[in-house]
Amino acid sequence: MVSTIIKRELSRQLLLETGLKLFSEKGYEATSIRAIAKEACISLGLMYNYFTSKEDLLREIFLSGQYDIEASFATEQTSDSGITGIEQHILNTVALLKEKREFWRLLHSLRMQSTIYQEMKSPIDKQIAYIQKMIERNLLEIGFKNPSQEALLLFASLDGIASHFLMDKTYPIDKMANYLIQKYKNSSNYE
Amino acid sequence: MVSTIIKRELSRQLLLETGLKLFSEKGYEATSIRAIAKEACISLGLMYNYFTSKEDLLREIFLSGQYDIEASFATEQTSDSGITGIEQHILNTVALLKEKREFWRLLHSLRMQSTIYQEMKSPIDKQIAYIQKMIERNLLEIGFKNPSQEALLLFASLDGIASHFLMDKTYPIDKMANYLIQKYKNSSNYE
DNA sequence: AATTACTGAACGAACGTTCAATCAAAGTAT
DNA sequence: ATACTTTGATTGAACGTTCGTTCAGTAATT
Repeated sequence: MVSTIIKRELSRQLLLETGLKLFSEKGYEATSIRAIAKEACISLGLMYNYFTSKEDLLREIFLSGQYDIEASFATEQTSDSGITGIEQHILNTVALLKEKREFWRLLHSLRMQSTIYQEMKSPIDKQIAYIQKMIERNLLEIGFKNPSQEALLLFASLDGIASHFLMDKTYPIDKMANYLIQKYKNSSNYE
Repeated sequence: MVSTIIKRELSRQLLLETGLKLFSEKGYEATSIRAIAKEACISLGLMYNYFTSKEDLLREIFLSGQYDIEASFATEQTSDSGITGIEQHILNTVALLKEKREFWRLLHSLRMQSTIYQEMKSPIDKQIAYIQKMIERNLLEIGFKNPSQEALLLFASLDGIASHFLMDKTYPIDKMANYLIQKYKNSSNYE
């Protein structure tokens, strides 16, 4: 009985991973249940034992990905080594982008279209607002005169860098991160 | 005979506009030919007199949009008023985003997914590389030490700002543009 | 023996696409 | 001007395919 529960969870995880992989590659609409079943080496109907529909699978993939990211951002401020909060945030963002590449690709490809994404939008928006506030606090700490405007800019810059990295694996994301960090180290003197 | 040609071109334009509208709203895959025909108040089959397939319609929409944008960026350097090339570029980008919002939404929603977009990618990449070079030249002019790296950052920042504006009409894009411009005016002294 | 995991044929709906038929407009002959 | 002809624009029923989803049946596990 116990191993059944474990096995069930394993099958569920396999479907979540395979779904994420194909959704992020080809897009949600262009990926069929048949393609997911084939990729995961299971039968066509099995998905419906774990998820009520294709949309439900997407929802659960989102939920699972969000949980990981939330956890990562939550522990961000704990580390109090010599580096600033901004530096920590930038490095953390880059690490997350690399680690959860498929999830971010899915997010970036879905967020522009209204119908499917709109119902999953609200928790993500909350998370974004939270990150925004965190950046603002960190910018205020290093003496920025206009932290809310600068936070908006930094957020957009990081988002743009993320987009380019998600579209092109060879994008020099580490160089960009270091360049950004350097900028904020230098600018802390005169802003 | 002449009016027939004009009529044909008008019908074609109507389909291009309606297709762009729906593709940018709901996404390419999620938009059916039937939906386009209904929105344009024409019959189901008429699209196939002007375009060979749904994909061909998308291709032509892209081509048409690209042409407009190319034209706008090409005339960018001509204006030699008191403002710098960077300022001109930022203002021009914002103006284009507002004017061709639907096209940019379509581009941003398609560029992450491989299959459909990949064949239209090459001309767009060329255009991006050209803009990148232009930014670099402008950055060099105002005395940046590392123009190619800075151009990569400015490009990402503008792309991020664009994404946020495309997702949210109330995004303060003008404020962001002015803030960016101010940054580059001030930083020209010590970079 | 009982419970759960899994299969894949089958279903209705929706899709992109085709095409014979209809309509509107322009050209030509009377 | 009027009638006939020709041409191209437009229609929507119909076709084959694929989609998401269901479910009776089979295999595996307890």
